[in-house]
Order: sequence, then C-alpha cells, then structure tokens
Amino acid sequence: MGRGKVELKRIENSTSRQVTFSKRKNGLLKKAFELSILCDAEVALLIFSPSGKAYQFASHDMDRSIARYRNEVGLMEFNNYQRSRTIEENNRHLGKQNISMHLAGEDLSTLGMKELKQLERQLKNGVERIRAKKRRIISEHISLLKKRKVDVSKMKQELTLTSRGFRFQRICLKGPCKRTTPASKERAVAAVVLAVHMTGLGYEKDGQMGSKSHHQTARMLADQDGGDP
Amino acid sequence: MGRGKVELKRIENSTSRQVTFSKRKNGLLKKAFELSILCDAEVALLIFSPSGKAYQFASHDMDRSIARYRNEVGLMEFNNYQRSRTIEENNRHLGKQNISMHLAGEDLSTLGMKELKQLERQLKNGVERIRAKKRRIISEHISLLKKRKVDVSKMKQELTLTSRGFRFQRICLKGPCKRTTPASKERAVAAVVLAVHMTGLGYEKDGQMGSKSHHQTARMLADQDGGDP
DNA sequence: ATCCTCCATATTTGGGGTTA
DNA sequence: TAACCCCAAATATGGAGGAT
Repeated sequence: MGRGKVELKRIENSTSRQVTFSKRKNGLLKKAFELSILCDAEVALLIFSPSGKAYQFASHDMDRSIARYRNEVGLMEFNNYQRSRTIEENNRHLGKQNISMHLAGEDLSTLGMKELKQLERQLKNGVERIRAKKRRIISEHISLLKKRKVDVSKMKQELTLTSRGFRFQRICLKGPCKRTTPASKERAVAAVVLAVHMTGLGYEKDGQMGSKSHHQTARMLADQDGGDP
Repeated sequence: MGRGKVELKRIENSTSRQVTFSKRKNGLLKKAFELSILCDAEVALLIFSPSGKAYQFASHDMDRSIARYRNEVGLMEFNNYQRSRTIEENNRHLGKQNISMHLAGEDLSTLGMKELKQLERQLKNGVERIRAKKRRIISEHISLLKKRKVDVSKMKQELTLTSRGFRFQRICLKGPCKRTTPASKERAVAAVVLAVHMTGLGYEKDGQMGSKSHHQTARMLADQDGGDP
C-alpha cells in the first residue's frame, strides 16, 4: 500500500513505525468491524501498541468471545501446542480523541433494525466504560484526599506537640489533586499464515472436521482452516 | 473493493456471504499478522464464523493477550456491577469514522473527567437518536402490518364467498371481477398463503423485501428498548 | 456446495508536507 | 508530537466462470 512496497519486517524508523501503527490499527479495527457486519460473524480483536496502550474491538462481547474461544479451543487442544513468543515493547503514547462532534446528528437513515440494535448496544457499552472510568477516577481522588487528610492530621499533631500552647485552626483541604510479494495473492496469504504457523506465533485450530479435502495441503497447513460449512 | 461498492450491511445471499467471509477472514488474519510484525505490536484476533467455526491469530500468546486485556481494560470494571463490554465502531455509521474508530479501540486511560463527561453525553445522545429511529421503524412496520391485515381480511371474505358458490362479487381488490377467472384463483391462493402467514402457521423465507413476520415484529418490539443484557 | 483463478475496481496506506 | 490532507502505488476483494 502506499508508495513503496513493504517488507514484512519490523519498521526500524521509530516515527514511521508509530505512524504506520496508527494507520494500520485503524484499518484493522475497521476490517474487523466490517467482517462482523457483512458476514454476520463474531469477531474479537485485541491490540497492544508497543508502548503498551490497549485497543480492542468486539462485535459482540469480549468476554463472551473469550469464553467461546476457551471452550472451542480447549476441546481440540489435545494434540496442538500453542506457544508464546516474546517481542518487546517500547515507549510512546498515543493520543487523544476527536471527541467532539459528529455523534450529534448523522445518518442513521439507512440503518436497519439490526444495525440500530447493535449500534445502540455499542454506545451503551461505551457509556458504561466511561462511567466505570469516572468511578475509578473519583475513587482514586477520594483515596488521595483521605491520604492527605491523614498526613495533615499527623502534621497537625506534630505541630501541636512541638508548639503546644498554640491553637491551630482547622486546616482546610483544597487545591489541586493530582511484506509480501505480488506473485499471487492467495499464495501470499497462505505463505504468511504458514509462516505464522511455522514460527509458532499462532497455532491452528484444525477445524473440527478432519475430513477436509486433502488436495490442498499447503492451504490446510497455512489457513487455520479452509472456510466454513 | 472488487467490482461493486459494498454496503456495510449483512450480505443477504448466503453463498456470497460465505465466500466473502472466507476472503475477508484471510485478509484480516493477514493484516493482523502484518501489524504485529511491522509495528512490533501484540495482536490477538478471534473470529467465529456464523456457522460456529473458530479461527484465531495471536502474535504472542492468546492467553497472555487475554490476561493483559483483563488487566488493563478490566481495571475499569473493578467496582462495576455490569459486565464488561466493548465499543466498536458502529459509530462509524453515525457519520464520522474518526471518533468511532477511536472510541472503538482506544482505552480511556488518558481522558480526564471533563472529557469523559462530554463523551458520555455524546454517547447518550447517540443512544437516544437510535432509539427514536427504532421507534419510528417499528411504528411504520406496525402500520404496514395493519394495512396488510385489512387487505387479507378482504381477500378472505372474497374467498369465503367464492367457495360457497356465491356469485363472485367484486369486493375490494382492484377493479371489478367477473367469475372465477384464472386470475382470481391465483389471487385466492395468494390470499390463503398470506393468511397462513399472518396467522403464524407458516414460516417466512429469507425475503428481504420488507415482508416481516409477526414474530419479527414481536422481537422488534421486545428489543425496542431493552437493548441488550 | 466449496474453492480457485482472473480481472477490474474499491480501499488501504506509505510518504511528504502542513497545521493544530 | 500528533493529527490531517493529498496522492499514487500496493492491496484487497466482489463477481463470474469453471473444476472438484
């Protein structure tokens, strides 16, 4: 994509790596979303930037998808090993949101009931996340104040002892708180996934039916399965 | 992509939906892989086909990513009585992709109270608009059904008269009719079928032509404001 | 029914330059 | 520094026809 061809290899230049991460992250999230809508599939995606920030998408519910994963994968994990790989992460921190506008008065006109339902659910989820976040902020704030109060009490006591006879006024708390080849696309895909497989970065689930046509060995190996019934 | 532009909407044709699923699934897996390599990010992806098959990709280790997710994202749900949820970029439909994209994956950790409040307000507005839209759809749907019911009643009446050997009298549909012409017979059959439909004795096909069933309407009504569990 | 190939067009996204 | 905008090269992927 873009001017130059990309080598499937960690981008060295820190800046462009960051930029690419941002772009591709959005692209991936979008694609995941589209897949879930277009094909009525359940999709869950977790992304952690090298700087440690987390991003996620779940067409239905992350926990549900995870549970489903554990359930289905657990069953066929008898003869499959999964392994981990450790890559490293670095600094950086991603940004702000374009919070404003646009959620105000848009399209909706072309949406069907189902989409509306889903959209509503998503928005509700968002609201819930935000509320949770607010609660957390508040509770942190409160404990901070408590801590301060304790400190102040000590200080007060100290002062009293040190200079008894004096009367102290109540102290008021306030103030601030703290790449691939263009040969054949299909083959490319297979190759990539195969690579993934070979390096153990992922593992295949070996679709429940071992009754896959055997004339596509490579594809079978590569693809996490051939498609769906 | 491809020949025609794509509507972000569930693909009706079962076959092409399956094909698209397969293609896009591969594409998504590939992109996820590329992101993890190029940008040195940790990516975990779960896909469940509508038929129930599971596919996955994990740059490091699925369990590790899940744990990390629970740790980072789950924090905000400590004192939360509700289940964890995720936002996705359905909001995209609302017009601007940007906000939605961010809302989708970005964790809220960098936001302050003020931003959170604003965001929450916007999301609530969105939810309200969606509900309004749903109400409108439902009411339109209901009036459509009522209208249909009237038509069917008329046809039934017509049928009754016909079957009793009464002279066929034009009752309502279109212009006057003579005797039992092939056309009227056809119409009669159609009426029966429709009647069966209306009484819920039959089941509907996949028709995408606004022909919803009672069941659907009922479900819509039920969902109207229930949103999701 | 599933999957592949081919092909034309829709999208994505490097790279640069600019601006908030 | 991060977020956009623009643009063209690089990809992704509908659609159609064919084989399995």
